[in-house]
Amino acid sequence: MHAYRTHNCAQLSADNVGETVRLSGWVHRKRDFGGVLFVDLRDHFGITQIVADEDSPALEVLDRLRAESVVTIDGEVKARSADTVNPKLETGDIEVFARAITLQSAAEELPLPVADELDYPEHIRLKYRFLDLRRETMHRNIMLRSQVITSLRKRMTDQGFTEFQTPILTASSPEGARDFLVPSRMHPNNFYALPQAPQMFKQMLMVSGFDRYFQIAPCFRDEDLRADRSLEFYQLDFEMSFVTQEDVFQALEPVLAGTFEEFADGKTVTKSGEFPRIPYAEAIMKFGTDKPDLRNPLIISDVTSHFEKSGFGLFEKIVGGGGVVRVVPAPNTADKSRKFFDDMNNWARSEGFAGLGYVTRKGGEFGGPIAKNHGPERMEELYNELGLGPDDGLFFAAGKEKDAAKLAGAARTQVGEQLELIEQGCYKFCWIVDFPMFEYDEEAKKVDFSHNPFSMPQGEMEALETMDPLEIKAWQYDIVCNGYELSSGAIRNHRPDIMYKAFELAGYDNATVDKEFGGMIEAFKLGAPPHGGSAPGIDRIVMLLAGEEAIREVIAFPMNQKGEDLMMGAPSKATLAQLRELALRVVEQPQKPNSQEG
RNA sequence: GCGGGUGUAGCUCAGUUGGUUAGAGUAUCGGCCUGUCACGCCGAGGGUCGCGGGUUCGAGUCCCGUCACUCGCGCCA
Repeated sequence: MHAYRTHNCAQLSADNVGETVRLSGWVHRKRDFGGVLFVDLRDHFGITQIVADEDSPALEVLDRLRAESVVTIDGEVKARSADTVNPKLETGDIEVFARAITLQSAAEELPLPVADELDYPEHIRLKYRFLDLRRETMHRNIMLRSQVITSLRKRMTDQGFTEFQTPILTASSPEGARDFLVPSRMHPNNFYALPQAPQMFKQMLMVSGFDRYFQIAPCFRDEDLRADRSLEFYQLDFEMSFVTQEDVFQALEPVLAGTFEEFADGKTVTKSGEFPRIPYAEAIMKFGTDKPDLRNPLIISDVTSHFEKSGFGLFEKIVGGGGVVRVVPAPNTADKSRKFFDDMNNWARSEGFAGLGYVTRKGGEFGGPIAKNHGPERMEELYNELGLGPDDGLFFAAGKEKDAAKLAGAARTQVGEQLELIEQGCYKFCWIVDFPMFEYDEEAKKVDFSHNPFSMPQGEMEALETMDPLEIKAWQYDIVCNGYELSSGAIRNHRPDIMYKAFELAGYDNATVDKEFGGMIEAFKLGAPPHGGSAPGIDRIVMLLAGEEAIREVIAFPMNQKGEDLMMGAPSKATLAQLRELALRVVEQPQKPNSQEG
């Protein structure tokens, strides 16, 4: 007999009745009746009920064991009587009568209960992550992650992509985020950077002629964390040669749609080949963001022209000053109290906006200060143009175009949530396309790249030479699902002449470009295929599929919001010897006053 | 760097207009119980109410500061 088990804890059924078996696992729960004791024995696979009574020497041992102790049970499989069958348990038709027990590991009192699914504070969960991971939901999430990655990998391979590994210790790549630096012992005063993405390497693999690359790639960015953002994360990084933007879309859509369908658990998924393509400008206009949640049916409209002349002085003034007025409909809100509308305004203020105006409408009757001053006839006209009904309210976001769009976008989400308009049970994908190549940097008072300088401008050299830079679009695209940006991607600029020209428009001379990006330019001068790709975030994909709202819930050992690993105690101080070897000296930060644990 | 939320027993939480010795569930420890599956019943221990200061006859409660956790903004293409 195997030292630890003949079966796992999800395996035994009525077919095994009468067999002598050996099971190992954790004491999930105990139910002690004095003369008889039940133990739910749990392992990775499931739970099996163990029984011991006064005839069994195991009784006394089990009696004094705390939850989460690890034991090996020898016993025999018994059928449960009809009235004691547990239909909630996979193994609920049987139980194992314990004849002998081996204690493998006794557990002390737990800082975090395993046998329930309550919410516990983040720092407790992270400090005792190994306990947290034993819990059902977390265990399932991490398993899902593995299965999703396996599925993605297979789908990519099936499409002719080849998996590569690229360096972790590398030089800074041309991304916008702060790098993590790693000091070099052999080259004092020099540093490696951890990759923000394997951007340069995957492009070089295309220049090397490998045609289709992918990698489940770890990426590192030293920026502040969010619920959907960590210092380190994984991307399904891929790149393709001799492709147009459309080819990239057609390669990725079946991978994403297929993977989501496989794990959607009944939810509907946008069909491959049917992902809407929304130009960036249109997304900002209609959704107020470049990562729209298409489950929200509300659409923002521009009503600026209605307020060029208006009794509502504030908007007239904003429009006169070059601002815009955007509106978010609030359908069927005739029965909503004034509080509902005021709360929305308060919410907008709490988010740091100036305020959110509104018009109410009940049975065709307009209400609220904007409607009163603007006049019912003009409101009627506006409503007719927007196709709104007699019981629809309207929220107003006015100001400079960028600010108004942002407020309208936030309001669209808030109204959609408040009115419970967000469609549940679906994953809605879209591509955001036609990102602007350049934007005007208000601070620096100059034109600069708006996103990635290495994307190919639409219209290529001719566009750069003839168009207003701010009008030029890039072959650059994001893929968005339910309001989460899953990835950015682009058709890359593989032409040195176009690259120099693009940098020139952003105010960089050739010498600077050669100095900063000489390696890439050099490679492109020696025969580079047109190429492009993208890199959907694995953590966010799994988060969506697990129905979670933070990527920490789908990462086995995540950091807290301060970038600390509470289990391992990272980051931590280096020893003097380590520093000396690296030719480093630490500048002590001023001490904060002594703080107490919360 | 900034704004919001939270902080009371190991853990999850309640705690009224400021008023006696700060409670419950769970966990722990002890006792009882032979059919439970979130077992049940009886009992016990467990608290610097995050920390510091202030107002007050009196502060878990009000005020100021501070720390921790978290969500967001900035940042991150």
